[in-house]
Amino acid sequence: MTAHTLRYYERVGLIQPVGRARNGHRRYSEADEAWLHFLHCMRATSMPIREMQRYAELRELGDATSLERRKILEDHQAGIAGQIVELQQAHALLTHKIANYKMIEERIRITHPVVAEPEVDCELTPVS
Amino acid sequence: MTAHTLRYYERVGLIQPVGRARNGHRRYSEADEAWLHFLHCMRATSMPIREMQRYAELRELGDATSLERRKILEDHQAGIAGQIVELQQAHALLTHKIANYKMIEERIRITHPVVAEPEVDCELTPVS
DNA sequence: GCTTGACTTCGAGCGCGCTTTAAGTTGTAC
DNA sequence: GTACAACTTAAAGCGCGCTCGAAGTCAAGC
Repeated sequence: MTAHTLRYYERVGLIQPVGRARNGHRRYSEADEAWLHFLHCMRATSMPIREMQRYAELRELGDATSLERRKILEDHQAGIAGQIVELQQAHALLTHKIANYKMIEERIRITHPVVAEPEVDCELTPVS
Repeated sequence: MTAHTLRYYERVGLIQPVGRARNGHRRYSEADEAWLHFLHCMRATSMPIREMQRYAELRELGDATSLERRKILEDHQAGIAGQIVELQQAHALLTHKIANYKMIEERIRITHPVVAEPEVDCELTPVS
């Protein structure tokens, strides 16, 4: 996560204005880091920024929004489950295709065998 | 997959110019459909268009490109495996967070119980 | 004959999520 | 004191993958 990305997340309201050192530089607390880690996980699993904004907004409002926030997470979790299935299917498909390529390569290897080059001076110069 | 997307894929070389009916309309053969299905699977698992273009290009060149094509697929499969792990981790994280929200909601339910409204005319009107 | 609708081409437009640029301030090392 | 690096701001730019719009052609149905 680059500094630029952190600025961006702050700009769009994914993170609240964070603490500053005396010189004005940002100082991220452990709580900030935990929240950023969570954001990172959600992004890495394709949650749209908009949805993360909505979640962050509710989070600011406190426990009363628990239900709605839970719903967001449950929906996203269901999405993740679907993604996993798709990925597993693609993985299986690729296993098949890769096996097929290996067969093709084997066929080529048999049809056009690599003839050994005459290796006249082979082993005449010992490795020191 | 919309018609627009099919045109786009043809434009960028992911599919070869496809057969046409007498009126000029495209007719997709079963082979076309199989290829499109494959493209769809790769896209659904985040293979970039560029890489699909490279693969399609090699495919046009025939069996001699088998090795390189296999490498592309193997790399992508490895990427998929990584994605699956990330998704599973996020799924687990969400399970925890969701459980936590349920606890919070339970706490609220106990602290602010919903007082039963007086239900005076309850059951006086039988359901027909 | 005329409308409707599904296709055709080509080019422009767009939403997302950053990413880069430019210009300015501050603290540290030599 | 002065170079340098690391931060600051605000705004503009960009790559990706579509997505849409405009204008035209064709075939079928009323």
